[in-house]
Amino acid sequence: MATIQDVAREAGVSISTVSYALSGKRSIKPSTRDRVLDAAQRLGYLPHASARMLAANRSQIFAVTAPLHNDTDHSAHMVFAMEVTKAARTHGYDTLLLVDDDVSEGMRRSAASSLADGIVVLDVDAHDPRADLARSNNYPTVFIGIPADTTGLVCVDLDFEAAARLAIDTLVAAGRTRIGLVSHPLETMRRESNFPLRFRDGFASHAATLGIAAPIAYPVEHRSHEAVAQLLDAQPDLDGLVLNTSVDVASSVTAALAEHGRSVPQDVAVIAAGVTFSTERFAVPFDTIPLDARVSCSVAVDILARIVDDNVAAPETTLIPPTYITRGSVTPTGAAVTTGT
Amino acid sequence: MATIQDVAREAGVSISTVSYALSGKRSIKPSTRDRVLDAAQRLGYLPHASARMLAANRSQIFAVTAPLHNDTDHSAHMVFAMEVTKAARTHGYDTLLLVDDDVSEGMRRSAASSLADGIVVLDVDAHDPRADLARSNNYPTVFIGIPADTTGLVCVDLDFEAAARLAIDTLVAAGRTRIGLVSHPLETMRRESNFPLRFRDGFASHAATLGIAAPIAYPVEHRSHEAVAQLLDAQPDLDGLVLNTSVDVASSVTAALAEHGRSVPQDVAVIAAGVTFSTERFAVPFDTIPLDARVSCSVAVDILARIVDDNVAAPETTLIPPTYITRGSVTPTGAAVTTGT
DNA sequence: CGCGACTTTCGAAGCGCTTCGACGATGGCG
DNA sequence: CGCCATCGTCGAAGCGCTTCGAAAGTCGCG
Repeated sequence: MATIQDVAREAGVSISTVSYALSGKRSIKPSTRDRVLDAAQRLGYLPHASARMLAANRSQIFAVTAPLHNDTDHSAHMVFAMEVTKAARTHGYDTLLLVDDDVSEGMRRSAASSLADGIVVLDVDAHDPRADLARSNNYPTVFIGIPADTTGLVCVDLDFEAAARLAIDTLVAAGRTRIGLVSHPLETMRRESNFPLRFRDGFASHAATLGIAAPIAYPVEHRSHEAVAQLLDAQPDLDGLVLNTSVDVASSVTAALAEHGRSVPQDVAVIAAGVTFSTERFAVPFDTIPLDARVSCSVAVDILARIVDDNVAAPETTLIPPTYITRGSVTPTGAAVTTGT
Repeated sequence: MATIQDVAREAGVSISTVSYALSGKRSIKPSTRDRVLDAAQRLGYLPHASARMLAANRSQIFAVTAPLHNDTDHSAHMVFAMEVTKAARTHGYDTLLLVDDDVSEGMRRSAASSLADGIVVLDVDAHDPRADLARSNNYPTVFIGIPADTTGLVCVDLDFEAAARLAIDTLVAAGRTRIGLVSHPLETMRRESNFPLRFRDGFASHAATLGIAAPIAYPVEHRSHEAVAQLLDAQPDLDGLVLNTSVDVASSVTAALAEHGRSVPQDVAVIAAGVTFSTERFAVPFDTIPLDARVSCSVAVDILARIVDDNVAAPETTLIPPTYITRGSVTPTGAAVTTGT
């Protein structure tokens, strides 16, 4: 590989001139600069990454940490990792994937060895050890997800409470007031994985505010059957259903409702909210309030890049307002069936 | 952050002694070594990554490159990226994610700047530009997937031809000889994404060898309905079905068959082969010949680590023999139904 | 008692780059 | 015509580490 030395020789200048010509940090006579650029081009020169890192004290690398719980869907997290990576590239950063079993280990390692200039934290628990770590080591860190105590942290996430409210309000506006929620497995809730809790609590409190009884079911082993039965038990005339759950559960909800003689959307209007998957390919696609990985990740990375590049203090918590995608699974009560079969 | 200087001072030795004590590349008197280790521990010393990289000419980083086609399932690839990352850690490597739109760009960049010591190539097309790149730059590279021309390349993958044969043989052994294949969308096949082709060709040729007529269907927009209808059209007394397709298609196959009055496994035995997803949560789980990301990735990373660490020449192509998981979707023809409902 | 062989540690060079201070050349102005 | 500011370039220091060669110390054996 060509070094800056080679370029300097080829262009007949000193290495500092090459450096400045390429970085633009000092003005270089245009004719000289062109000669340098030419030489670099000819030699296929690219600065040696480690040398540049060492001298500039910058790696141009962001790390991404994602723990590997057994009850979570890795592929969903990996989509976030990918979106972080894409966003990072637009800022000139590469992305290092940390998937250690011990969540904090990789974070500590990457910070202590200056491997990465900053870190994006995925799949945040309410009491995530990485929150304390971030507070104690003042290493540029952005959380995608919101731990219980956010003091001193920079967090980004969909506004799940608002999403829950939006789901309820939309159903209510369609005349659907007997609403149920299919949430996540209790196993997940118990780990206090943060957003299922926030969504559920937002759901419960908004329903309470509106004076609506709103039962909540926690599916077991990603099956919707019992969860739906449970909700119908609590609310026999259920006419609205909110899904903040896994793709396996959501994809089988229509069938589960059918077993009880209810159709979507005629009998029960359905909204999937705060979910990463698409319902487009479901037999009956659902209206969706998406948890859009691209949006969350690009906001998070923008913030991280600003912290690292511009050394600015960051906003504490950024909540991303929910958006609503209509797919026809919510119709006014008693509306005529317009969708052909 | 503590530097090697600090550790040297703290332990009362020179920095070279610290370096050797930590790396073990020269013998150090045990008492001295302990003092050094102690000091390092106390100071929470971790070598500065870039400095180590520069001096050792090794980054201890592997890159992973995955292109982003629109018709492929990102989350499936990301699982591979994750498995590569986990495997890499066991060899002391971290993993850099390259997801550039221009597939070759990241590869070129990471090679030219010595960012990574080697690279794992995912989602390989038959005529992948990265194959030529790898041939031309002799940068340690391992492909997970098999391009058309493998000369000079190191490739690892499931033996899809063998998987296809195993699927057919298993069905035949169960007395199922009127077999169909649901493959991938034509869009994918046209891009010559390599394994769908290899599976299909292995399927077709083995069926021909056995003298079995074996229709093949290519689903459109990830729906199984038409594909199943097509197969039943070509083979009205279909009694065996092989699925080498997407999760969306596979998960709706049972329903599609039911529409035609066929039940699984009584009327039609089903095997999912060469797939990354699990059918465990399907209404009727399918026997599976898995494409196990963990296996492929750990084999690939082992090879890459040996190339980089031990500087050994690598085997050209490693085909991983298929394994078979029984889930009850294949029963002998006319067998009594034993599975309770 | 002296010499060679080994053990243990140290000093210094150098990896390829960035960046600071400085130096010569150029030009405007009094 | 001479002085100072400005432009363009260069040399050298240094980032934190690895690694080579060699120095100092230790031991055994003739």
